[in-house]
Amino acid sequence: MQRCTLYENIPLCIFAYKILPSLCVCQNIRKITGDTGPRYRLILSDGQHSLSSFLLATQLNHLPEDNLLVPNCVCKVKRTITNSLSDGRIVVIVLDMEILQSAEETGGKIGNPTLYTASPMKASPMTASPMKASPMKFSPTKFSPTKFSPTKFSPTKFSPMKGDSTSPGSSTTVIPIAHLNPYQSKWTIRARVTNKSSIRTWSNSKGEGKLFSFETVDESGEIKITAFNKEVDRFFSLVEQGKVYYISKATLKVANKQYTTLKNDYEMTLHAHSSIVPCDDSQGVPTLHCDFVPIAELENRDSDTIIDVIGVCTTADDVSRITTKTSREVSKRALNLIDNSGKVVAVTLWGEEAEKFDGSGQPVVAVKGARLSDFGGRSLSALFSSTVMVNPDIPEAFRLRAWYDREGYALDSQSLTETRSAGSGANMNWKTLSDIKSEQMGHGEKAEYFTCLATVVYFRKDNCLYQACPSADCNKKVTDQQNGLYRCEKCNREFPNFKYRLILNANLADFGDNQWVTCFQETAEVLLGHSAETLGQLRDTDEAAFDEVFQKANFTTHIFKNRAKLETYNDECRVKVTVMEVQPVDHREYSRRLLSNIRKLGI
DNA sequence: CCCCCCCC
Repeated sequence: MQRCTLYENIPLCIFAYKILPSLCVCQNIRKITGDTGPRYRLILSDGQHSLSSFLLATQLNHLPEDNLLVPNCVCKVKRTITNSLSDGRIVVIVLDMEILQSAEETGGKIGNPTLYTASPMKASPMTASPMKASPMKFSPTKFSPTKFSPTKFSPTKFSPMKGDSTSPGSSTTVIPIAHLNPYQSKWTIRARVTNKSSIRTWSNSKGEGKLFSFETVDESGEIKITAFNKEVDRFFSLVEQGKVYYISKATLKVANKQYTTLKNDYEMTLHAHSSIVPCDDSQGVPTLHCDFVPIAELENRDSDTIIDVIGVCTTADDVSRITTKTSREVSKRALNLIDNSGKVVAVTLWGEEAEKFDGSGQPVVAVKGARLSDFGGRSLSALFSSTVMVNPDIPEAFRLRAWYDREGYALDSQSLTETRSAGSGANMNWKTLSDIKSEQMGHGEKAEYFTCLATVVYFRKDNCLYQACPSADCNKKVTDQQNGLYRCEKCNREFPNFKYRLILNANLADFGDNQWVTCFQETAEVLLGHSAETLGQLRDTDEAAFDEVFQKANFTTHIFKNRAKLETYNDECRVKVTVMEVQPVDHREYSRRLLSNIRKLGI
């Protein structure tokens, strides 16, 4: 019978030395009820030996609870931490594991492992590594080796951490942030503060207090750290944005992903014995890394994405207080940033950041993690998680300073953020055609104005032209006297001539509905691309050419600014929509509107 | 133990 060797054979005792990932069989699993909820104790086997010292980390409780981790399944143990108990026994906490084959697939007990008795902790790495054991063997019918292709591990790669002599006043090891977990106690991280909050207070049913938090980063990852009450007093002034610290003895808990964008399953809470010591040697600790998006490029990005931006602050609003929807008062201040793409964007700062901002001298401002919004076209808003830097010490800032002082200041720049004074951005009142009915637009006392993106699907060509009074301010229809004269009732005069004017009914459609609209002279001329006069002449002389104008204009897409008003006509009420303005749509506006509509519909 | 991301 063909036999296959799975992976490297790794005796279970080597878990103590973190030689991972490792394949094993779950031989048994038992639920333990503790004060903090259920825990699962595992007996794992490598096919030859079994060990009962495994405890599943609580974040993996779903594995047994979903019946994935069950006796006889094969799993890959990826990350563990070994704790020794006071009586000398050890507990190996499994922090990360993957189920490779279900119990059904393995079809029952694998191998005939014997209980491993020697304490793994008593074995030294030196004696453990040359330890030989026969390869783990399974019948190929029971186990498909193609399901995974384990990489050869190099023993040095997984060797235990070397102590760091630079850590202050203790023998604790400096470990990477990525290796932090709640199941170990003696550790120190060396990390840079990338974002520090101000002190906030809270008061709720559970009590009240104050807190501040900061985010830290090292070469392996990032983690959020929070200080409450007494720890606020101890650490608030010590912790400075951008500086590097040794941090140890804090409580790790599972991070609530709802409230953080940091890439870490855990977060840290400082307590009475926590220590934060400044580290003068910050070599190797990454500084805040930004991926600055050129301001002009923001037009092409989706709103609600988080981006980094840098620009010269040309102008800044005065700080103002606003009241939020939830009746909270908050300070805000908008800045205008320009970069060498020649475009300007508004960035709103909030709270203390808004109050303290000093825009004098047109500083370079960088914001890491600002949220792109479609307000006024495109604008940015700082979040609590954003980092605002004034004149940051980075090459991009120096380049921008030089560019602005040399030429940028003189630029006739264009803003992506349309303000109310500069344009009609705030008065656009974007709607879809189906909104006209569903929102009963125009049903109120006053006419309602709205903007939509729509395509002409039909022109009512007949009777779209009429002969109007030729006097300058009168557009009244004239009567052809059939004697070469045209009579205007309004002016009470007869003229030897008339002018053509347009009243064009068109049917507009968007993805959800269609709507009859009326275009008077100017808007109809824009839609058809010809003056009323030309169209009148064409109709009288070359009907085919006249038709072609409509053919060409049909199925064109524009931005329509409209007026909606309920009208009563022959006892019948209906909303009349008049086109006030027709604007061309470029592909950017087009896709922006489409995206907005899609979001609105929740597609 | 907080967890607010806002306004025109």
